Amino acid sequence: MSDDAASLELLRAPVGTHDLLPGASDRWVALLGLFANHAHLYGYGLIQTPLFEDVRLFKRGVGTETEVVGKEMYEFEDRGGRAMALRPEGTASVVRAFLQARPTPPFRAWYAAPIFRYERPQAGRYRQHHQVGIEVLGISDPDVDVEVLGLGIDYLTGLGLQGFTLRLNTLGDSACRPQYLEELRAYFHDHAPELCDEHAAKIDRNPLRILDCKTESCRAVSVGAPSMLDALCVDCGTHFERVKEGLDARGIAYFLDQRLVRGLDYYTRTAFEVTLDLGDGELTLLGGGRYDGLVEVLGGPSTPGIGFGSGIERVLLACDRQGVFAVPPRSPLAYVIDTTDGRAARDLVAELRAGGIATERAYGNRSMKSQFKTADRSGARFALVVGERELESGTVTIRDLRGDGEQLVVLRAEVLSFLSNRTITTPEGSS
RNA sequence: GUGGGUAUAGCUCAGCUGGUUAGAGCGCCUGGUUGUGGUCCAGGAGGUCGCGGGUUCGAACCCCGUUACUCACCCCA
Repeated sequence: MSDDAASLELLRAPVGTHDLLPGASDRWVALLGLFANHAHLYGYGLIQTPLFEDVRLFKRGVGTETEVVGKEMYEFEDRGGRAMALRPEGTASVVRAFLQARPTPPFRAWYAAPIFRYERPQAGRYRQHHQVGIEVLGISDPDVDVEVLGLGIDYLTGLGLQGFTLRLNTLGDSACRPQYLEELRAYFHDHAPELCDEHAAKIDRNPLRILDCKTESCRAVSVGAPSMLDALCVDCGTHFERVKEGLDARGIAYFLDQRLVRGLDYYTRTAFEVTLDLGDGELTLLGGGRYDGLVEVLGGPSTPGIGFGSGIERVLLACDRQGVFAVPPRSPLAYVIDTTDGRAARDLVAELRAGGIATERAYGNRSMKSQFKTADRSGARFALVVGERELESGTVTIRDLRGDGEQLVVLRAEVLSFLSNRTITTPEGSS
């Protein structure tokens, strides 16, 4: 394996990663803008945390037993010998930043960030994917659960998505969950022979997982398993009731799913997912929940928290399937064609851009015909022609590329004002 | 980590039971129109047939390996 030109091999983006190219990225910009608007409506400010963190943050916060941290984390040692990891989820970093800066709670933040998990890629699943999400720290009031859910639903609805399902569950807290887990273990031990091989081994370590298993055998056993709802302590019970009431009041439909178990250890009480049935499978668009113990686990004062993350790639995949959230390509208003020596184009383009007119041009003395071709392909509304005749008369020929080729000659000095007026009076869109 | 499918031009693909100069559509460039795009016509550029090895007189095609892409499982966004 040499690196010289003789054996020059094209390098590709790493497995499970993708480039986001100009054009396709317009949709991302629009999506981020939409999410930012919703976040602002609900009182959230943008937070950015490092792409990588001390690996202990995730091991401690998310849990070593979890698939995400135990098997899928990108870990590396930096040049100073420190154990680091690319973030495999968004919440731990936000909590760490909160503890480092110590703002007065409540603390509300939204983010848009790349997430890294070392797993086999497939449709809607990548080694680097991107999530938008929010976190609220310092409020235990169940009404905030409803607000968090509301923001998530508003966002998805705002994109134009329809027919998704909000799955809701409660996982109890430190007062009632341990006892429930014991009951569950006891129950599964009694039915161990009926479970699938994989889960028979998991009874002690993570009995909740079994509730989520899709195999026939586990499913059958799960039906008769004790329910978390029956085991909730009084506080968790009233909290959950108030959350449901709030959702009803907001007119947000939900589906109680007692088998809903989140993959990260820190969740307490409210847990939720928004899924979309694609016909040939189900796609999780958004997931999250309450994590009232996480701040303490990371060494901070007892502070409740709740949040969600939503995968951008998946959400856009869902939009594709539903033929929704199509973002028209952005094109310039003007395209300058110069068949003289290019100086006129150079100066005109600069003037128009300074005047706020999106403008492109051709380079390198190509024929007028070919410059018109590129002008057309750029999607520009107007072609501005500067040739010998225009130079001599101090004019610019303006051709409407979107109509039937209407053309007029304006004074060079009036081009900017002509186009400025058109920006206001002409309806947008060029597709 | 496990299993399936695929790999031929910039893109989407064809290429019969192995047969010699590897094709189409779209895109790109040039010309038809020495000042005009979006339509039409003509021409042109562009390919180590993923990579390595094997079988054969002969391999894009068959066999083995390998890499990548892709889909599914696990898990998740």
